[in-house]
Amino acid sequence: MLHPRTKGRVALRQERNREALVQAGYSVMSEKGIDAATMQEIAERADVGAGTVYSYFKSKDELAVSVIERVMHDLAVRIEEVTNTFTDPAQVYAYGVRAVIEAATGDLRWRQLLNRPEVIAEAMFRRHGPFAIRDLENAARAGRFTLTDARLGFKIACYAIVGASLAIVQDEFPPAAIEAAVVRLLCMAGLSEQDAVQLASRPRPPLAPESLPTSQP
Amino acid sequence: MLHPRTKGRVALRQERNREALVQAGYSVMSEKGIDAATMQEIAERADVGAGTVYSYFKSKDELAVSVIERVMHDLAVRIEEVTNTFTDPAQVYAYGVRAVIEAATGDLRWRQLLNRPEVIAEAMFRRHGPFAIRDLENAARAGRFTLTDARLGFKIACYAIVGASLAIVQDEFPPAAIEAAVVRLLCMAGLSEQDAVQLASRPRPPLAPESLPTSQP
DNA sequence: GCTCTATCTCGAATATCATTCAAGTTCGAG
DNA sequence: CTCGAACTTGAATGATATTCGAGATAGAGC
Repeated sequence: MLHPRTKGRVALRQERNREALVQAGYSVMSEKGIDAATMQEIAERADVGAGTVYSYFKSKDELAVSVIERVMHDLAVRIEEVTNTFTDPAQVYAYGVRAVIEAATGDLRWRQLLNRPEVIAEAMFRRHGPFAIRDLENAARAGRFTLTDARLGFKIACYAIVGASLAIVQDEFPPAAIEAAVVRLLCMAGLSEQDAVQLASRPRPPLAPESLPTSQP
Repeated sequence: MLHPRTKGRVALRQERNREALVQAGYSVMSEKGIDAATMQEIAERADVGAGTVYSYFKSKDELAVSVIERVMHDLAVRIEEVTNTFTDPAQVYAYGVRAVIEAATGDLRWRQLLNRPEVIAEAMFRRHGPFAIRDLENAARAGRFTLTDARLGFKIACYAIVGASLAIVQDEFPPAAIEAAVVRLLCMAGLSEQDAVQLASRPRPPLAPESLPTSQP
């Protein structure tokens, strides 16, 4: 141990590889869709052998989950940055719901990922849950919302959000339906129609830009 | 045209084949799950060649959609049979929502199908939609519900129902959560918490038994 | 009743990947 | 510098959805 390195070359390379694989996975999957993405191409873009992927992820599905969790985590952090100055917990929740639907319907790269509703919804639940459930509970405590089981409420909301996003992306509803969907989700949390409409239409500060690197040009 | 048959032997065989394929698809898919079901086995159970399946369905996915639509249709009809004597449209909707979640979580065969949330939710929307949207609109007109876009509301509800069912099937929530989920969905339609709780806990007449034939014993 | 063709059915052959694994390579402790 | 453990590699494997040419069938016309 001449130079007391905290990490050896192996550990460093492994970190780089894992990161490169998640990036490459995002790149390919958001370009072609999760099913059409091949492990071969992902491995190539990450510049590792095809078999190496399997020392990092047990299966293609596990890689997809990691990719989507990364995207969700990034979004959750950006939402938290904006809303941590809000005082009304109901407004925090409303902002979050809307931000997710807008991200899912606005960004071409997200659309490809939507075709795994279960994966998306579960990743959303895991990554946004800690914040969203806290907000739901705070709002309930403050008498703004009436729901009693915030976890169940948010679980349902995650699937509902994916469903609404899919429907809008597939042009079954116009983008303007986003607001109506937010209203329904606020009602689900236990707000009156009137309060929900009012809350959903409030002006909102913008979200910071996506921080995940873009696929190559 | 000696015996004026409305349908020739070919047409009859085709009807039988299509039907047999949907039955066989249901049989295998509900036994092993949609992904693990092979076209080979489905073709065998339907007693047709493997390639023949493709003269009836463009792809495995299209077959899965037909299978699930069949199941949904059957359930929708049975729900309608019970609720067409109800007078409160909100109660009709509540009954339907609960019946679907109970079917999805109670029947082992349904569980295997849940792993295609998008397919399930879309089939639910198409088959139950005509009834459910009518009920939502009636209830809204009667001042029971406050939602303004029943189609959007039910689209969201379908995904929410699948999400809740999945969570219960996977033991993230106890079966008792069904009632709480129904309450949330009623709130989403625009009922107050109090009314929703009251409506969800009313005694319900039983559903007729499943009319799809069981897989072989 | 017989023939002929358009149509349907068959299942072996194909194509496509996810995943595995035997062989080679790299790291770093001693 | 040496050696083994751990990591990489990419060609081989296996599974299976889908295709396709050959063979069977129905039924219209004679």
